[in-house]
Amino acid sequence: MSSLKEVAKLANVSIATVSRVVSGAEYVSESTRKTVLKAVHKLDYKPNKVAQRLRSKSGNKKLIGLIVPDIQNPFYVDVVRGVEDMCYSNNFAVFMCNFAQDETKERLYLDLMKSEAVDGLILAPASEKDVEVIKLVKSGLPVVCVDRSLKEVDVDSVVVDNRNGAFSAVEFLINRGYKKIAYLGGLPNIPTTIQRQRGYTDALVKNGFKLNESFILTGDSKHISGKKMATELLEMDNPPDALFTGNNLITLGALEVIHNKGLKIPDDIAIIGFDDMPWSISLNPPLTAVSQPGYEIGRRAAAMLFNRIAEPERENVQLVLNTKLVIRDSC
Amino acid sequence: MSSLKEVAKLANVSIATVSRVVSGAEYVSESTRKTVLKAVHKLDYKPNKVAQRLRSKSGNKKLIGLIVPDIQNPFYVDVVRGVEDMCYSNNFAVFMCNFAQDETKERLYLDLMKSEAVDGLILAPASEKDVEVIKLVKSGLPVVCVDRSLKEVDVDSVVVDNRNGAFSAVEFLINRGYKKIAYLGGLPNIPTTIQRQRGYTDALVKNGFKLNESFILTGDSKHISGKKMATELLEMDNPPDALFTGNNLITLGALEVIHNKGLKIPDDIAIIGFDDMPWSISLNPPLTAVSQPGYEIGRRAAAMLFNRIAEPERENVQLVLNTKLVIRDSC
DNA sequence: TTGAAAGCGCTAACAT
DNA sequence: ATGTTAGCGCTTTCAA
Repeated sequence: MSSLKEVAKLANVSIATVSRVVSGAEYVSESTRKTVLKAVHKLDYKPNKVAQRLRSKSGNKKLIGLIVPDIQNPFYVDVVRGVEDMCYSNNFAVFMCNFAQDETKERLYLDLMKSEAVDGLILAPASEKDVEVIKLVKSGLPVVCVDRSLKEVDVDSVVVDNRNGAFSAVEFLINRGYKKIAYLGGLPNIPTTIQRQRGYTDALVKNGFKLNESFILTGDSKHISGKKMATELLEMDNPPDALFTGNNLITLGALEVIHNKGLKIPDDIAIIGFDDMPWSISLNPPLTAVSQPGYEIGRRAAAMLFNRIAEPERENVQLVLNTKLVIRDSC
Repeated sequence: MSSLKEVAKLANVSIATVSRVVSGAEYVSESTRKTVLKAVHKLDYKPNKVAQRLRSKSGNKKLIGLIVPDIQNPFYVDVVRGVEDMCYSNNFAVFMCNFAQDETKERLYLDLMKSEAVDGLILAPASEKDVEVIKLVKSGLPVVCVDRSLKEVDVDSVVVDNRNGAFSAVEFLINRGYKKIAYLGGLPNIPTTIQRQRGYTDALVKNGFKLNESFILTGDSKHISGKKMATELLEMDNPPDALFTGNNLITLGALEVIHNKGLKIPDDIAIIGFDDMPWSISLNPPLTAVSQPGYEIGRRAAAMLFNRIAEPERENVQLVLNTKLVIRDSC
């Protein structure tokens, strides 16, 4: 890789002049501009971003970090795409990491981001009181939380109304006449799991059901744990007649168990999922689901982050988007 | 963020000594080690990777780039996870970008990677004669191609036997008695599309079929294009009785069209897909598919890259993994 | 065993 | 309009 120095030598000017030409700024005579550009072209010169980043103060690096809890979850993929598109059109680069719901990895990537000197960070904290993230926020680094927010500290965030989304799903089940509704939650300590469970119990209580503790399960937000929970539930002496699954991957896991057992949906067992998927209509049967605007969450989060990078002292904002119940044939 | 300088001041030593302690190397007396470590801890010092990267020569940066064609495609997600896991256990960080099958974006990210000074790159070239990638390889940067390889240049690669995978899928269809088999391909200029089409025509020819050009379609490897191609095919006067879909997303798009039209699989129309998915069993009906070892591809590619970084002059290797036909109920 | 100092490639303040 | 130079945070010779 060629450097400023080489270009300068070839063009017979100082490195400062080359820098000026390349950065497009300042007063450079047309003739030197041309000479320099020719040299730039000839050497296929690309500014070394690493050096640029080392030099420039924070806020000018045009690089943000994105820490994703689980890239296998299509919901986060939507978020990622939203962030990416927004960054792309604003000339920001994205340094992305996937911690696969593993807190140790999350910590590692957090450190990495700090030492990569990003301008800001978009992430879904492992828990509401994620110490590391709280430290980061307090340190003054621009941070936007997505999907899950933080307690005890003021921070920008873009989340969804999980409690209401869950509430409407469970109430829908109740209205359809299901009597024994189970909740298959994700990781017990993350806000989304808790809020969705809240929606679940609220709907049940409001409709005069009494809660059955053995119908409330939590796992680890992944496919395999959806399988485990569904198996446990379905093999009870008095099994549920409907499943409310806490996310995408759990839904898919539960579906797999149901199909393997040769059970009929919704006659033998009904199911409604949190998170819609592009192929929900192609599932057997087409899945009724609570749809989250993942792409929009990503776009908004990125916009919010740019905003804070530009204006570090502005008030924090918490954006709550709505979910939508998409009715198909699984309950 | 604290720097070496601050730690040095606090510990009353030179920055060189701190650097030595932190990097774990060299002869440092036990007593100074302790003092320094205390200071490091107190200031929560983390080495600035940007500075490290600027300083250290290539091969020591412990950072690789990963350029993914389409993160919405679950196959690539598997590859990503394989790469990540391998990197994680070898203390490499991954700088990941998704170009969403957009060549302009690909070029941008390629430039970005170059200027980010990564130790090496894992990528799926946009085409077999992707000029930019070829330039990169020739420049000496360690590169491993996944999923698709390069023509006219020697490069490390991990791919799958697309032609045979497609061949066995189509032959399976033929053996089941289907007579009018269509191919719904991805982007026409990428190697996988071409090789899978080759498998398709080979199987047909070998079994005495004559090719029907109007049954061979290509699109852009995405969900929407699967819908478009399926619609076109299904609305013909003399439509196919079986669909061989060129990838994941195309399969899902085709499935959506079939279901929207109220057609029965496999009676009205059969379908077999390239790429299996974790939830294939939960589709309606459970999908018969050609399964690629995505995770393994990722792991192998990362291993291969580390290898080349360590030994830049070793011979190139082309690894071809096998696909597996997973038989379910869609044909 | 430790420190001083050069230099990675760049930007920006200052000088010309 | 252009050049000189300091310095971002680090590693690594060389010297002490």
